[in-house]
Amino acid sequence: MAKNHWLFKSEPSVFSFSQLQERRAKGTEWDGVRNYAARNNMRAMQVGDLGFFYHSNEGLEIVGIAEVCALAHPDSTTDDPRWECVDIRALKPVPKPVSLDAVKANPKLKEMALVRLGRLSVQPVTPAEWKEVCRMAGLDPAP
DNA sequence: GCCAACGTTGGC
DNA sequence: GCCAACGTTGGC
Repeated sequence: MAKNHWLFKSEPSVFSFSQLQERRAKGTEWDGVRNYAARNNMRAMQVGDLGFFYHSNEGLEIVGIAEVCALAHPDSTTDDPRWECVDIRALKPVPKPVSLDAVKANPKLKEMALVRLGRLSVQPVTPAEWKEVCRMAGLDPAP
């Protein structure tokens, strides 16, 4: 049962939402995260949890919704047992991408990790933030 | 390309 | 266990 919401950040020149969509059937290991806070967030994820997919560096906008399809497991890109990752797959693109500027301009979202903890690559999203960003993205009701 | 923010490392 | 140095991220 999906309970929590998240935000996954990726540079589109490295890995974009369209690439996530292309691999939808297989799912994609969200590997390479080397930050404890981000890892702890992934450990807390459940299969079926949903998250925003945000393009950093270029685009600077939330472009889609992703779904967790495997619980945290060892990161195959390292032998270091500290690092784990989940698998995600694309659920759907959003009708209207939500830019960082739009998030910053919305008083309801001023506490969002995307604004306050700019460098964290895997972030929790509160139910209220989820609902509000979905509304801005043209997804109403929120998935 | 620059720089601020911030997490990590390592000397003590 | 503190803290300075260093590296990385990511917005601009």
